[in-house]
Amino acid sequence: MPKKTLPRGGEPLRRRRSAEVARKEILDAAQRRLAEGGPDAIRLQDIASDVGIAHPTILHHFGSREGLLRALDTRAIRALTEDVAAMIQSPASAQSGVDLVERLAQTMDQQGLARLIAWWAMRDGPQEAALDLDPADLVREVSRLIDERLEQAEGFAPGDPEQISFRVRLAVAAMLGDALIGDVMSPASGQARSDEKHRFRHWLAELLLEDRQIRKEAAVDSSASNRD
Amino acid sequence: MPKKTLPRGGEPLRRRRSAEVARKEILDAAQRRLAEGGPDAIRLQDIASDVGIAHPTILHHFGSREGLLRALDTRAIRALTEDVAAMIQSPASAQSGVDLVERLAQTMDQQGLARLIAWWAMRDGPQEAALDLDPADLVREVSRLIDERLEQAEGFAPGDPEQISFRVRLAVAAMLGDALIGDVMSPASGQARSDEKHRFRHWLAELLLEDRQIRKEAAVDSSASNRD
DNA sequence: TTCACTACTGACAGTAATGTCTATAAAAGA
DNA sequence: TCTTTTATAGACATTACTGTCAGTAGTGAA
Repeated sequence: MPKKTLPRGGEPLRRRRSAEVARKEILDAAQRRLAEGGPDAIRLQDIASDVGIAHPTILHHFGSREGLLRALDTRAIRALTEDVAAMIQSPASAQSGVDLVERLAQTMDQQGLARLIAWWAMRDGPQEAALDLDPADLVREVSRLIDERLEQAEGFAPGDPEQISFRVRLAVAAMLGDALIGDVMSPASGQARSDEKHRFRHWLAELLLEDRQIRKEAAVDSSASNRD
Repeated sequence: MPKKTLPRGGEPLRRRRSAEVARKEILDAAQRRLAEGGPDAIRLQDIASDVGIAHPTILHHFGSREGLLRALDTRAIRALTEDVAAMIQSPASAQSGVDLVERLAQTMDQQGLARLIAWWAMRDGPQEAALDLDPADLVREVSRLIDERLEQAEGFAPGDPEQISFRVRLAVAAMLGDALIGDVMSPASGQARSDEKHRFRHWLAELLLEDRQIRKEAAVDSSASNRD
């Protein structure tokens, strides 16, 4: 009974992924667990069984449970930042405003990002560097995008950067909060609740474009919106 | 050496609280732990040592760790609902609008309510009845307050309840989200960050009052605001 | 004073999760 | 084909937390 015989006709005894694929599958499973079952559901053994591996394999790829969580948080913050960048860069027309709030909202609650980010924020207090990147770098990048945007659209007064950054901050905070407790706050249920959710997002998008400053910019932008 | 002799001159060997006081002290300590150290910091032994008791005492009062968390969540939801009720009932003047957003914001991040509510929302998925009260009851109550409010202020069209409920929903979601990640999103630091935070809240309060409907109501209300 | 009640405690049991160690098997390169 | 590399797994060690139990000590009532 030779040990090293390859299993000729059958499947291989183990599926061997590339490190990159393995990491992604593990992160996806962990995020799914978090979204569906809450923080206590992130257990190495459960995640491992979801992926179809043994739990030491997770430790092999991420070093420790903490390492897995760091990677998870990092990915989430990156995804959120991409949405924010898109919000800032897109033309401020009514249609795109609605689309962007919708995009942000769907990122938040479809992929379970809201729970992940909330969880990260909760655990951030004690451990300073709970992330594989420096959030300050991302914030700086976003600020740069805002400045860039302001240079394109003329007619802004010196205090105006906050006109944009506050809108971004509100959109992100509101969609994060709404993804967490919006369903509970809604008196409706079932399909009516879903409809109300979308009306709420639509209403918010319009509210964010309602101010004079941005309207002025929108006019400028629509006349020169052949970029991106 | 008689066992049952009272310790004449010294302090009693144990401090004995009423059940009510004991529960409150335990809940306070647990909430502090959650606010400062994140979810993993809610351990019976740690909380017990904060209060100055042994951990089985917590189990005596709350039955189980789950019971403690339920009580914690229940108290948080109640506090939040009180703020919301105040928002709806107060006159919609510019000043009170700012005050109310501030109140909501401070409830959220001073007492660590934001983290508590976020944590509750995360764990709510799996266990249906994770609370000692039915959130739907509170939502109904809030809806009733909104209707009451609308009857007082004339000039609303049929679709207008959402004019108020969306504002409430936005204020709550935004202050929850901002309490969680506002600091991270701010490019400033130190005192400048704190200033920006307050400007943001002020800006939001004004935005919430900017629409015509509410302005109209505010006029009605300011002429008859001798109640409450 | 005596009694009943119950808030409270120390010691222990049981459980479960992370992390370690050693070995194996699937690729890739020589 | 042989070698190297590393993704993977089984078994085990360790640790730590919740929950139980039997008994102790304050407190108010009889």
